[in-house]
Parts: sequence; structure tokens; C-alpha cells
Amino acid sequence: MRRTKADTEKTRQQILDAARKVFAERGVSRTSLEQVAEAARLSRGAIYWHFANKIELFSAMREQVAMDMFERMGAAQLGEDVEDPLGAVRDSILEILRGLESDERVREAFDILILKCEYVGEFAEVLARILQSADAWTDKLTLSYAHAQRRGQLRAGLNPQLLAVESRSFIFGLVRLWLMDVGSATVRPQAWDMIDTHVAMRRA
Amino acid sequence: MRRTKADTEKTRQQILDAARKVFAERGVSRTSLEQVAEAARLSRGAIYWHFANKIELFSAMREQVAMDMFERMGAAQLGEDVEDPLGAVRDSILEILRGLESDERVREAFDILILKCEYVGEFAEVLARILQSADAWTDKLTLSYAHAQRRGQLRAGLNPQLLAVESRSFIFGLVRLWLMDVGSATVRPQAWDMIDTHVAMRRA
DNA sequence: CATTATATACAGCCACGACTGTATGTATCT
DNA sequence: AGATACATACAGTCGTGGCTGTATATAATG
Repeated sequence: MRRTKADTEKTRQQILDAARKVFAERGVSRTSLEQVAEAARLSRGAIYWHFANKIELFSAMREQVAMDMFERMGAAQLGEDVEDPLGAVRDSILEILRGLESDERVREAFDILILKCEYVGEFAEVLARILQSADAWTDKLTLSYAHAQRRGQLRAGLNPQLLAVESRSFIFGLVRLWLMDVGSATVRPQAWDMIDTHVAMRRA
Repeated sequence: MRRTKADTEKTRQQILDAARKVFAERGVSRTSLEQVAEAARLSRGAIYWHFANKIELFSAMREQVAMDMFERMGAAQLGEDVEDPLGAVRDSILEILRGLESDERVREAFDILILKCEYVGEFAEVLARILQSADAWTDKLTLSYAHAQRRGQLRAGLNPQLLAVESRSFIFGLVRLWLMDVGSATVRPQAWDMIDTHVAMRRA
């Protein structure tokens, strides 16, 4: 059966895709590697060959999507001293929402990370990494707000650093509520307007 | 050994307290009822007498703390047409943070609900209830913002309803980040100032 | 270039422990 | 005596990790 290196990589990707799917459906802890194998139309042997155990699989899945999002966010000129820093902030936030709405992989991954995973034991380390990349993003936000302040775009009496962490909190909560609101009752229809309001309040 | 009804109720409370503790330590799914029993210095028989299974125990634990928080929040005059509606909003939000910092039971419960639980299967229903009570709180926020608008306290061009859901998102995110920030590195020291900033931006 | 040796990439089996739910035993209260 | 409030014993299920088997790719060798 075994063929080329490309096939091996394809198998690995199959496993990652299947894991994301099953994790999102059944939650991480309730998912057995047998179930992942079945979804990938492989055996547990294949999974154990590519990943040492469930956490390594989980981490790999997470990092892959994180890289995707990182690229996506990089498109917005967050942190750079552009003409309209607040516009960059807005674009950056909107990009997250766009990822949630358009990309199923992103949606599933966020769903797992926020609602279908218990951050305990080995998983606690994953939490630290999430916080870490969130910090990096916050630093960029701070820069953009500082630039906005220098350019007189910012409302008086506001601290760029505080604005950044406030924005981060808002977005964390927005994503969580967006995911919780599966019935599209209250959060999802208003998400875009919320972001506009969020940024508008910062304007001078 | 166990005689009066008060003793029975005490046993029940012991179980709930032990469950909260162990859930927070090991996560809900990794916690066996045997471990809860051990922490409560009882046997599994006692747990199965008071609760049908793990979910019922979990739900009971959650509802108890939710009631506590509900009372606590009721103290602030949120939704009422008071002299300073924005102050009521601020007080209400601060009360949450105060609960997190002062009451270990609240802290543990939020920790479980936000970071140590997978909302899958039977637990998905719990999520719906959380969203529900969050909606109720959002309605009160909307009222307060509307009152603020009528009293000219609100900045021009803002929609009370949008402000309310934006606030809700902010708080959800704040609580989550506060819990994630166990090293008290970035979030916790700035939490209070963030809330002040959050409300200040709404002021006319 | 053909053959051989070895590493790779899985599939399948098995032993073990952990947890659940229930059934039964028992002491205390009413 | 009956109901209550537990403790204990038991059976059944499920997941893990390790081990074995094996077919194929890749590298070494002559």
C-alpha cells in the first residue's frame, strides 16, 4: 500500500482533518483515537505512527490553524504607522469574523479550542501558548492605538495600552459568544455592527 | 452517624463543594465520581443517592453558584431608571470582578465553566442556559444604556442595544482572559482600569 | 542495473486498568 | 416496620498503549 512521501503527508493531513472534525463533534476528551481513525478511514496504527498520543495530535491540529490565522491577520497593517491606524484595527478584527464565517476549518478549530476542550494537565500548556500569541497581537494593537493617538485620531484621555487589552477582551468574548449563538439569535446578526461600534467609540 | 435532615443536606453540600473543587483541578470529563466521593470523604453510593449521574451533579453545582451571582448582581441597580445609569453599569461589571477576586467558589465555578468543561452532548444544554441568563443580563444593560441616552449621559450616535451586546462580549472575554492569566502577568493587574475605560468611552 | 537489506507506514490483536451503573447490604431515623 | 441515607460489591464497557505482522519504498551493494 505504501507509496511515496507525498502519500504519507496526505495521510497525515487526513488524520488532522478527521481529528478536527471529530473533536468538534464529540469534544476532545470524549473522542477516542479509534473514532478519529474511523473518520479518516484509517486504523489507529496510522495515527500512532504520526502522533505520539492525543495531545500531540491536538497540538498539531491547533498549530496548523493558528498559522493560517496568523497569515490571514498579517494582511491587515496592524501595528504599522499607516495613515488610518484605527482603520487597520477595524480591518484586523473584521478579518477574524470573516475567518469564522467563511472558513469551516477556522470555525471548527475555534469551536474546539473555546467550547470543546478542557485545559487541564498537558492541555494547560496549550492555554499558555494561546495567551502568548494573544499577547503578541495585543502589542500590535497597542502600537496602532499609539499611532492613532499621535495622529489625533483617538479620543482624548484614552490610554493605548488599556485600549488594546480592552479590545482583546472584547474580541475573545465576541468569538466565544458568536460560537455559542448557534441559533443565530442575538450575537451573529449584530457582530459586524458591534465591531463598528467598538472602534467608533475610540475615535476622536 | 447521619441522623437529621440537616445532616443529609450537609452531605449534599459536601458533595457539591467537593465536585467544584475536583472539577476545577482535573476538569469535568477527567473527574470520576469516585474522586469526588473521596474528596468529600464519602462513597460513590452517597453521590448516586443525591444525584443521578455526573451531569446532574454538574448542573446542580453550576446553578447554585449562578444563583449566588444573580443575587450579587441584583445589588447594583442595573436596568432601573436611576440618576446615574452608566454608574450602575459600571458597578454591575465591577461586581463580577469583585466576585472573581474575593469568592473562591465563584472563581472555581467560572474556571470550570469557561476552561474545564466541554460543551458536548448533554452539556450543550447547559450552554444554552448560560446564554439565556446572559441574554437576561444584556436586556438590563440595554435598559440602562437607554436611560443614559435619555438623560444625555451617552455619547452621540450610539445604539443602546449594540452597546449592551458589546459590553457583554467585553465581559465574557475579560473573565476568560482573567482566568487564563494565572501568572497575573497582563490581564489581572489591568482589569479594573479596563472596566473604567470601557465605560468612559460611552460617556458623552 | 539488479539484488539485497533496511527503514517506513501502516493494520490488527491483546492485556490492562479505569469508570459507570446497578444491585445489595446495613445502620439509623420516624 | 418501613423508609431513608448511605457503603460496598459486582458486572459490563471502553480506551489506551504496546506489541506483532507485513507490504512497500528507499538505500546500499556488488
